[in-house]
Amino acid sequence: MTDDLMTIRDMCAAYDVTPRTLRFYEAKELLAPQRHGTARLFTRRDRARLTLILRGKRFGFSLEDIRQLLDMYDRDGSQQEAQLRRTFEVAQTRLAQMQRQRAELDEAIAELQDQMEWGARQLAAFRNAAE
Amino acid sequence: MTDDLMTIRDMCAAYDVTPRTLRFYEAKELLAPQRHGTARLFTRRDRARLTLILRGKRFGFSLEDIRQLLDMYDRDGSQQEAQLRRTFEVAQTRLAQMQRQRAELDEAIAELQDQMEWGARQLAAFRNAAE
DNA sequence: CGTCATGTTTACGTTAACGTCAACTTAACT
DNA sequence: AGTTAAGTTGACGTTAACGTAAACATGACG
Repeated sequence: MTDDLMTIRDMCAAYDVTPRTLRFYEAKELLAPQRHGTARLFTRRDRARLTLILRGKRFGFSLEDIRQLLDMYDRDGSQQEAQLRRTFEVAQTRLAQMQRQRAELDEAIAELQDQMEWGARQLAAFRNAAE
Repeated sequence: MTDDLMTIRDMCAAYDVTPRTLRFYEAKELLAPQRHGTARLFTRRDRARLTLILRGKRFGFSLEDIRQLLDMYDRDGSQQEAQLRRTFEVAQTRLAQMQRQRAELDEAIAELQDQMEWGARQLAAFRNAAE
């Protein structure tokens, strides 16, 4: 398996983030790039995690929320049972959260569409009034 | 129509927010409660808006994002054409955003469920190994 | 070998979204 | 009238999630 390492610049371009952000995520232990001397090299694992981080953020989860979820995606079998069990429970909670969020989002979309229909009619009325 | 006014305490209890939060939202012009002397009285309109504010936050929208959307829900016909048109465009943008978000959320849910299935199998293996 | 781009650490600054006082005012009881 | 209870306005503090700037290291290249 080719390790497919990326520099910090590559990462920034690929994910549209700043170097500061990547270093920040590393400090928060969300990422753990290899070091070549002092320079960072990001692995496939780091990239998978970054994808999840950015997605999580878009849904309003905090970095700390996300950090707890991330371990779930490390399917390297390196986890002990107790640890795996805790991770599993965190994931259950998060899944329920996301499903509620999904239902609410549907509702919000429907509501907004309804409002927009009304708005469209109002605009049509304006155009009419102007003959 | 009964105006159905609520004090700040009523609001806090009903929506599980602090007084500080409601005053903050007012300062940011997200809410505009009536004044009885110096005290605030929240109307049905304020409550509708607060519902949307809290929902928006759960989806990771900033208060400024939300502020722009809120006018869409004031269907009192008091808007001028140009203003209504701008509001409509904001809403279109937001709607697209929310639809993308829903697609992504579906994907994330599916992914997480997949991971959890794998996790469940791992846990089963542990239980097996313990005979 | 110099220099220049690209990286690093360290440290302080910033913005959003509130929390936490303190010092007052007002309304409502007793 | 006195005293709570509930509300108000500042003003400053806090946390998360980075931005920004300074000072230094290092590898590649002409």
